[in-house]
Amino acid sequence: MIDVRSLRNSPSEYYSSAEKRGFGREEIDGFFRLDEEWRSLVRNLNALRKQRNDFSAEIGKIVKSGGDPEETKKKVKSVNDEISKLEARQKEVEKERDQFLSLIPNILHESVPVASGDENNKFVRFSGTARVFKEDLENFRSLTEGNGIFELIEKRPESHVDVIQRLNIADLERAAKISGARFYFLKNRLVKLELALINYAIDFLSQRGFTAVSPPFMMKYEPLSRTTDIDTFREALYKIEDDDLYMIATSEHPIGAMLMDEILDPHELPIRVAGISPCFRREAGAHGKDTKGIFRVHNFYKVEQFIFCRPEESWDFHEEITKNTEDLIRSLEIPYRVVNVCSGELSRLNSKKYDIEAWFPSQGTFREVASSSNNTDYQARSLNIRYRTPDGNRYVHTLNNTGLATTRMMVCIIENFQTDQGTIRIPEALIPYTGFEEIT
RNA sequence: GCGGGGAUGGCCCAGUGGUACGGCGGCAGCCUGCUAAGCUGUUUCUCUAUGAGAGCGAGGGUUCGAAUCCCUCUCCCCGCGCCA
Repeated sequence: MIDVRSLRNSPSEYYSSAEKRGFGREEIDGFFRLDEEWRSLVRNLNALRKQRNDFSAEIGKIVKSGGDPEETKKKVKSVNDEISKLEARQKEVEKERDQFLSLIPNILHESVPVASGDENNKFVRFSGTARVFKEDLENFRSLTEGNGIFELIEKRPESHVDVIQRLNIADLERAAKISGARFYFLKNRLVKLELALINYAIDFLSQRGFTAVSPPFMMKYEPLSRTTDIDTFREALYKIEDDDLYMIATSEHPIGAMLMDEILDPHELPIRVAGISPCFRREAGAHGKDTKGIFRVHNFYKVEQFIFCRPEESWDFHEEITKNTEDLIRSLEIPYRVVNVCSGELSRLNSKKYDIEAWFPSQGTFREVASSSNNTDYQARSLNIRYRTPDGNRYVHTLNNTGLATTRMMVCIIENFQTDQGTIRIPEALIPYTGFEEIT
């Protein structure tokens, strides 16, 4: 949620931010239309309530001195009738106004490229050595703006869909039989690889000052709606039928909401949390995309970075959490690029977002494996998470970035580390966690 | 699931129908060489605001007037039941 006062003081800043994202003017226009009426209702109500309070006090005195308060009571009654009418109207107007308010997006950071469509995300940097099939070279060069380091390969690596079947490390058909598309049974060494990745990522982030937290896997509507936006509800979330509960789509949500309505001691900040949880996603907006394999699935595990910090530090922390994931991916020997996501592809919450995209040699392209967002005070305001300062309580800034999402990283490993024998090599850093060096 | 107890400002706590007491902490000021102590004020949200209003877990109700009485709900604690 944005700051109402700031919106009233400088509407043009918000109009401009919305426009760059491809939003219309209707949310902000709607807000102002209703806010004006709301403020006028508040003024009138306050005056009427004062009348009632004064009359009531008078009645108290009359009763004490043994007089007859009936006349004054009648006056209060008529004031009260007026008050309830205005109150009903105020409630209505306020609800409608706040609906508009909740749709107004965060202010963009100045460095966000103004465009729409993922193809217009701005290339930031590349790291690693990509194995590139010759037919993909042109695409690779263009996606890395000539900065990509690569090794040409003669044949396109096998897709992970084929590999998992050949090596008998996942069963998608039977998962489809019992749960539908985009579900999977993992088997044998792929199960251990998943656990190894989780443990590796937790250790990696713990060493960088993050506290590991395993949150509830379901959340109530109210805290969840204060953590994310309506689009996420529509597209990502599973609802539990008989309870007011939603399956979490990411531990960002319970971790963020964990501190809602709290006032933090400034000495506690920054708070770095590594959330570890399964993530449940409907993938409602993804029909037809990545329909095979385990690249895009309805549940997976994710180790997530989340930071609560002082506002003046958040842009530094945004770079820090981005670097953390880059270092982690690099330690797994995976080539990747970082892009600055353009204005039209950001969520309402994001002031700025980097995507980290790994190279998938069989697909011949980069695909998103992590998403690093600075939500500034937008999320903290609706969650009401503040910290004490000498000048009063201020909202913290919140940031989040994927540390590691298991299914995507497994696909990444399967597609990047195929050997000539058709086995999968385990990256060096992971071997202490898997206990084996390849999947055969 | 059943029974009992509870939720009051940043924190602690008083308050059985008359408009929220007090303490701690924070901040500002005063004061005595310094410090400590002490004294005074302040402390949440809303309203174009020298003034007002709201706010006692949430939402309803009774009343001229509700932290206080009634109803529904949420969460916490204790006991019982059930349970991996």
